[in-house]
Amino acid sequence: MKEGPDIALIGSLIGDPARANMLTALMGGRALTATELATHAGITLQTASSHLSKLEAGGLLSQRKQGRHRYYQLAEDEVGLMLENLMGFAASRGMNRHRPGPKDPALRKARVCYNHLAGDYGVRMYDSLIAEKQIEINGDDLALTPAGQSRIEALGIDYSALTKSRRPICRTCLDWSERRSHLAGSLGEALLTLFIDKGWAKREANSRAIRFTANGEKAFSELFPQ
Amino acid sequence: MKEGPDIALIGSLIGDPARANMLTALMGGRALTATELATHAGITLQTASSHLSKLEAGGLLSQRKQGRHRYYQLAEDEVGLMLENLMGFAASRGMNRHRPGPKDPALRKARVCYNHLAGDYGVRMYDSLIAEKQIEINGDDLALTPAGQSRIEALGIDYSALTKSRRPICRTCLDWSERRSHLAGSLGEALLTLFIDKGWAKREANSRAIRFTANGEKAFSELFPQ
DNA sequence: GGGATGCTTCGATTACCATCGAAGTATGAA
DNA sequence: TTCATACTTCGATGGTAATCGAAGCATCCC
Repeated sequence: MKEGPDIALIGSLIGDPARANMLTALMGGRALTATELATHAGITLQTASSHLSKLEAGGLLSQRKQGRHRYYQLAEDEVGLMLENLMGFAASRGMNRHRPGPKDPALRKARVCYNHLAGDYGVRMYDSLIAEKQIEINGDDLALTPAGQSRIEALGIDYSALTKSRRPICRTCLDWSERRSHLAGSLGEALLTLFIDKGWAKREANSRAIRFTANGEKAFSELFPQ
Repeated sequence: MKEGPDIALIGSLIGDPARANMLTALMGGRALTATELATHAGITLQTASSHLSKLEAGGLLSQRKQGRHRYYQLAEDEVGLMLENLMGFAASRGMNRHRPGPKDPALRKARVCYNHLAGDYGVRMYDSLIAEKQIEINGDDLALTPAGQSRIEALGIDYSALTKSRRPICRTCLDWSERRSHLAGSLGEALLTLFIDKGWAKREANSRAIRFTANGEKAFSELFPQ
């Protein structure tokens, strides 16, 4: 009768539209204040505060106090992966909140998935890394090959810093628009940071969308050939 | 602000305890009648009926009329995968509805995941199939190798019947207790059916648990060596 | 046909929870 | 200290949805 883990609890946390909007906003990867999240959800600050403490109690969000602000973010990588997964399922059922709008193609092309690159570009990068044997699949785990390691170090990513964290370096995440895997984990995060630092890509203001510059497009295609 | 698919809708569907109990019960793989599902959820038939039509409208369940009974089951493999995934997330957050009971070890050892084998045995089978190169990973897809094909035909599984369906033959599913992949898809289903038809394993009455016989244990170890 | 079983629909009730106004706490600035 | 900003807590309200009794269909059996 009552077997296994309690999916009703998470379900009810995500099931409220205001909370779902907040979580979606946080999938953009930026830590947001309570007030910002309230506007995203279209509710007052009091209501938002109540929702946020529920999400935090449920382990979906974590909080960081900074002066008189409280910055909220997804508690862990797993939360982002789970949400992207749910979005994929929802999309496959045609559960869309709007008819595909002008922003939609941009999202499908490239977007932030919590802290790494997703969309067409995310999948292309993943496929290219696999094809060039810079990452490889061992059962459930994804690992950086020696070739891949020297490659990312050449790009200026500090490999030893990645190994210090307890988080997995490589990890797959199921892309909701492409229905295929892309790269998550600390390397996925480092690569997106790199693109932005180099000025190849920019995050859009209130959106998950990522816009590549002309230079960025070129560099990306060279780095990750089809 | 309102980007991407509507996760709140699925969330709210799963978020009700009665509905979550029904879905969990249907993860046992058997099609159940409305009355049976009502008892599983601990509610009256009227209430259950209302929940069931919501779940059906949401695309999570499908219905089959047989005489005066209505048999409900998960609409598609994807629904089962999504639920198992959510359970994994819930379990990792310690969201359990009960302190680990006597049934719990049995579930972790071997259980039905909608229509295929899960738990320790499910993962062992998957690992063995990979290690012996009978299935292989190509990017996101799992494929049966020629060796694997003749192997399952030797076991008495009708390979051509598997290819006729539009469903993928091989597919990975994330195991909530082991936190690793096991085999889903039409082959996963066929293998579990085979175990039961041969009398190697039995489904328990009102549970997802699967009990292997002494013969079954032996046959399983020989077929899928560590 | 008559009766029983399985399920749905209707209607009324209840309980929960999202919502917001108002007041309270904390941090920062002046 | 005083004022402003950011947020939480309290309390009251309202709306939604879960719940169940009763009645209505549908199917099967005799």
